[in-house]
Amino acid sequence: MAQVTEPSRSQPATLSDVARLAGVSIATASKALNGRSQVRAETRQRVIDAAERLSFRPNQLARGLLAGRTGTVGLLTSDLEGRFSIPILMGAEDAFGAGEVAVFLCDARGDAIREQHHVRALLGRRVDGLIVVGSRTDPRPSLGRELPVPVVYAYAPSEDPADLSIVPDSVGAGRIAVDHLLACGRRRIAHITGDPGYLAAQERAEGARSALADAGLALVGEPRFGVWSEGWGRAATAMLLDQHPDVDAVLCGSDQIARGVMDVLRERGHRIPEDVAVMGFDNWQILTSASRPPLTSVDMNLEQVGRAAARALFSAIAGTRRSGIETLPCRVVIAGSTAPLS
Amino acid sequence: MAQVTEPSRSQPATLSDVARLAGVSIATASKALNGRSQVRAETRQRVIDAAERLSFRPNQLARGLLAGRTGTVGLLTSDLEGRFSIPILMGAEDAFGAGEVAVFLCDARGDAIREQHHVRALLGRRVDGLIVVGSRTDPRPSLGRELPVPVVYAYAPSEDPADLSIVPDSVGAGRIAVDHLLACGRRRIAHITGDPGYLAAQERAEGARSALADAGLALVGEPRFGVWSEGWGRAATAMLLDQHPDVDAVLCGSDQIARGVMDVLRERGHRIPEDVAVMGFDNWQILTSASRPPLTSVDMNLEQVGRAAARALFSAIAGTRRSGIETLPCRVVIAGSTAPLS
DNA sequence: GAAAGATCCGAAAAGGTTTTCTGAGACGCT
DNA sequence: AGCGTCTCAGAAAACCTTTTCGGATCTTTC
Repeated sequence: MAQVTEPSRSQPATLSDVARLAGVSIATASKALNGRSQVRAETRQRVIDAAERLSFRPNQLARGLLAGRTGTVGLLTSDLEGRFSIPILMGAEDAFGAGEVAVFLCDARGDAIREQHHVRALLGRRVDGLIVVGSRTDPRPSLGRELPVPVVYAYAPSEDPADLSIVPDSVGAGRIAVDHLLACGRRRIAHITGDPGYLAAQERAEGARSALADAGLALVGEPRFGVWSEGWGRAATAMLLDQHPDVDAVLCGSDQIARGVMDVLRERGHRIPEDVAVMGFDNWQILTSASRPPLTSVDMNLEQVGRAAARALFSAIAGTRRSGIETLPCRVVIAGSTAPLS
Repeated sequence: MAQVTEPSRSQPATLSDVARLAGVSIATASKALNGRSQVRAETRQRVIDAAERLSFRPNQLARGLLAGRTGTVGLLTSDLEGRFSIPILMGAEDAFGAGEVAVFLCDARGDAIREQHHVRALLGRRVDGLIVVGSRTDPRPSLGRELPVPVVYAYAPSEDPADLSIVPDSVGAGRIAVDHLLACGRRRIAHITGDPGYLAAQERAEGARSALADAGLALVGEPRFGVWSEGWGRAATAMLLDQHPDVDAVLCGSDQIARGVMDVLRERGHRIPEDVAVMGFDNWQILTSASRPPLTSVDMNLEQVGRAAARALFSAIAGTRRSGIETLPCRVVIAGSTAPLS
């Protein structure tokens, strides 16, 4: 089916080609195309026409070599399949693409050796900066202070406070989730969440606890840590209902857990949201919209995290470096699984 | 929380720095580091030591400028959120990362203007080639034959048969799915699938039909086209059971549809897989493993598609261009939702 | 008519690397 | 001693663009 044909490529036009066609020197051609003022209008037009006819594109390599800045950045992810990396990556790509910056994508697959390899390769290509995207919010080792270009850590903060990290506000996320449930009139709120080894799980639980404390309340039972799966959501809900059949809201650590929770609630005859409100985390569209009813969830605004990281890297490249961990607020996306008690 | 500090960066070491420190000329330093033979062993070691002390990394811009090849490729996606782009992108990144090729990531967000813009920018950076990743298998407009670098289309083939495209074998996928169900002893097989405007939906249905025909059988009713959602899976299953209560297998156009199908089957008292076998498409781990029972699904081997595209681009850059549409086989990943009839 | 100023163009250097070519020693042979 | 050969080091060109500076031409003014 596929056929082999002769390769036929012509070299891209160079500035001296343009200059020759326009009958001017290379210097004049450059000035004409870059809008410099020392060119007569008529000459400039001739050069522009010539460039058009040759479909000339200035060689960014030569330009970068001369300018010392390449207009490229490295985007270092630890795992592309992780669904948290992708939105961040999109936000960053978006923020850069708007400017004239191109993005090198490197996936270290969670391997420190591979990461080091990629960093070296990127530095060899003289990127102007790096963004390191993690797959969970637990702090990760710094790339080091000796790098010749600025680095911004996104989602997973650096362990070194001298680095700049941009992360979602997990504690605040727990708070606003509970605030929403309280606003719905719920008072007997349980929390079923994932792996206690994840900082995000701990911080969200902490935020939830403190928001309840502010209202003079407490969780129904302790936070139930487990794993990030539907199966755990189902199992934990069964136990919860046995111990506290009067619960009127369940805050879940992820949308997947929430799905498991909803299944068991429904099977046991609890109506959602009339009897029990359910909230998820991550606002994973594919899960929230397919739920019955659609799931209220906390969105971490990961695209914004990516964009903020990109902007921070921009300023760092321009000379204004910041350091420390900067948090961005999350938001509650309300759907059918939560509603005021009637 | 975040603090502002003074920027402090030092220029990366250059080859002439190394040469000066080693007490040789630039030419000799270059030859020493690149393993060229015209250098005495003792001199070479002196240069290597000097390079090490300065942590010298050759400037790839300069190297690319000279060599005419930059060792970079552009990866042009149409939508990053699409879950099909990501595995392809991973495969490609993987295949390139193993060599010394760096990948520019560009997301056109399904916009032709933006795509054109990215192509021009990438050509300005003198990429050695392009991979265009689509979000569905329907043919898409070619970037054109006049590009100065080779292009490979992945997942979404180019409309121009002179281009090279790498796509999963959707017809074959339908065939192997049915073959698996037949091997399980199923004979009354229905097909509930998604948007009929998607070529993938048509081709899979076609493959399923032809595999059944080969066995002297036919689908139970016509393929039921709808949308790619759980809701449609539920609705279609209800209709199906009303018309054909004796169905013993449902082949679904996606894992999401399969989830909906399974929910209604279970609610209506059909055991899976004892009474009815269910198969999905895409092998989306998060859905297949969370199903009850886990879902048998057809995997499109998208990482392999990405890797194959990367390799094809490699050979094209080396001079061996192919053209036409090349298909890669899919595979059935068996789980609990299909089993032999007892 | 000459000096001064304005306007436009081109030569050349810089950026960092690789490669080719030339040259300088060292060594062996007659 | 003279010649050829071999090994190793360096000079210089090439890749492509931008910018600075000097020079050339033309216009204006006294």
